[in-house]
Amino acid sequence: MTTRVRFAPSPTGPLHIGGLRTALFNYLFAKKNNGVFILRVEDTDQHRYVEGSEEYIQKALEWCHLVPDEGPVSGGDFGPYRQSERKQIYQKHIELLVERGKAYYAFDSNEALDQARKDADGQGNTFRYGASNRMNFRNSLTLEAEETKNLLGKEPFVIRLKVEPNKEVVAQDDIRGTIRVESNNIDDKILMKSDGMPTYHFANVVDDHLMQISCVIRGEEWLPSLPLHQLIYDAFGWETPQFMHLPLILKPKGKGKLSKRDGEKEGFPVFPLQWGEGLVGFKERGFLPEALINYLALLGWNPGNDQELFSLEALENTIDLSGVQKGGARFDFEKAKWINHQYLQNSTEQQLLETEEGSKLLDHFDTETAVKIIALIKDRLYLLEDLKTETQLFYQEPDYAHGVWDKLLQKQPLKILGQLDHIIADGLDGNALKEACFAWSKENEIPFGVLMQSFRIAIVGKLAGPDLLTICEILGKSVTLKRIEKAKLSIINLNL
RNA sequence: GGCCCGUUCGUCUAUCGGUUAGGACGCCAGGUUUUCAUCCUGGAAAGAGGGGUUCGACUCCCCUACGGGCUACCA
Repeated sequence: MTTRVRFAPSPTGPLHIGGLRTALFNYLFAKKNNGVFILRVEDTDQHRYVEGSEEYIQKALEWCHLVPDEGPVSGGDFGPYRQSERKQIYQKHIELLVERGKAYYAFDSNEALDQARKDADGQGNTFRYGASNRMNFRNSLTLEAEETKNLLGKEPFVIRLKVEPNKEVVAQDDIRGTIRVESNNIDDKILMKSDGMPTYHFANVVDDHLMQISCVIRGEEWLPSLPLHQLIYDAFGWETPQFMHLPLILKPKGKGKLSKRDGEKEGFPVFPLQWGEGLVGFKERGFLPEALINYLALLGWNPGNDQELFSLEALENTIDLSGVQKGGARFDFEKAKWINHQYLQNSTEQQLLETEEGSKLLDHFDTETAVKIIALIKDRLYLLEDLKTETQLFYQEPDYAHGVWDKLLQKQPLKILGQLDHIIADGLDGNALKEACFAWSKENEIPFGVLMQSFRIAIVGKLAGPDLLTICEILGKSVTLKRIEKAKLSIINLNL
């Protein structure tokens, strides 16, 4: 039997990294088993539908190289892959269940149900529409057949699953083992809504069966409804696929699972790609897709050894069930950045130069120089966006921000810069400059470190950056001298 | 509240009855004859609690606590 897995998001907004990780695991298990990775769009809720999200999902998957083998865009023999386009299929199948007495029509108004809920609440009970009380409501079980038939044409109705009382429902999860629940704890869930659309539970089971899904891999939030799904499979007399419920991704701090809003609060992205105007994604923050994928794979899974860096291909070969974690995992942006750093270090200068941020260097320098600059700053990069902040000192004159000279004012910066003029005028290459600076500082009993600090601020405008002498070499004699001149002026201005 | 799932350093995790409980991120200290960083070396840092089972429990079982999820005509 071929392995067929599916990723089944709802188009209710941008895909967040929890969903992306679910997609990743599905993809990985498909590849590992020479199977098929399917994208199915679960758009059964018209109220929550958000324009553009389906396109976003497809694009996000493509950016991460998780391209579906079957789906709305890729096509396939088991379509349509949008649930909204499968209405007749659900209709046909729900009729089957009604005929067999596994499901029934219910005509209860929202008001009546709200009231019942309230009443139960008042008595400290949880309301559950089920075997214990279904005979108190307006449904095809309590109404005469004739009346039901009559009502069907006139009133809105839903179709509910008829759950047998006093039974133990047993379901299997490959990660957690056997899950047992009393059927009395499962209510007569709505399968078909009054708008003629199926609920998640029903559509999900029907589609997974029809699309011949061999293993359902989804988030742990679905674990409580697994017994219900088991019941639906049983009602049809279908064999259940395997199930794997992935642990949830939790907030970095505080309680609960990671939500779409957490990113804004803590200053890290939760979406792979930018969504709308405000919500910046991992891509825009300067992540390589390979790094994001690598980090996400390690969140809830591990190979059983110390290896942490995995290409997508390596993951495809290595991933296995036994390495999947059971407990939820907190999202850690620092670690994600570190992984990205590793991938950046493994990129060539040429590759970095081809990125959007890197290519800006070519506006100011020839390729050879640009490559030199990138080689110099490469090991300082954690995010692609660092490329910009690290390289701009090469083409942007420092502006000597307020207070940069403060700590050095007592340490003869003008004397130092004056001497640097001479030294640099003599030559800029390699160790000669360094040796000259070293010798002069010794002669004049100015600590080498102090000299370098003034020098650095003069050239860069701040105390941080890559090797200063190499910067000067790249800038060239005239630019270096010009910056020193400008620095001297800025100090003189301070003294006035 | 009810139901389900979970619980090893701050965080991600290794351990599948016998270990000085290992690694990584982060943090701290030192080094790389100049700062921030990179890099290298070192350090602090963990089995929720209580009962069992066993010669022996982080590992198996039970209880409690805590955490998470679900409890919609949302997925």
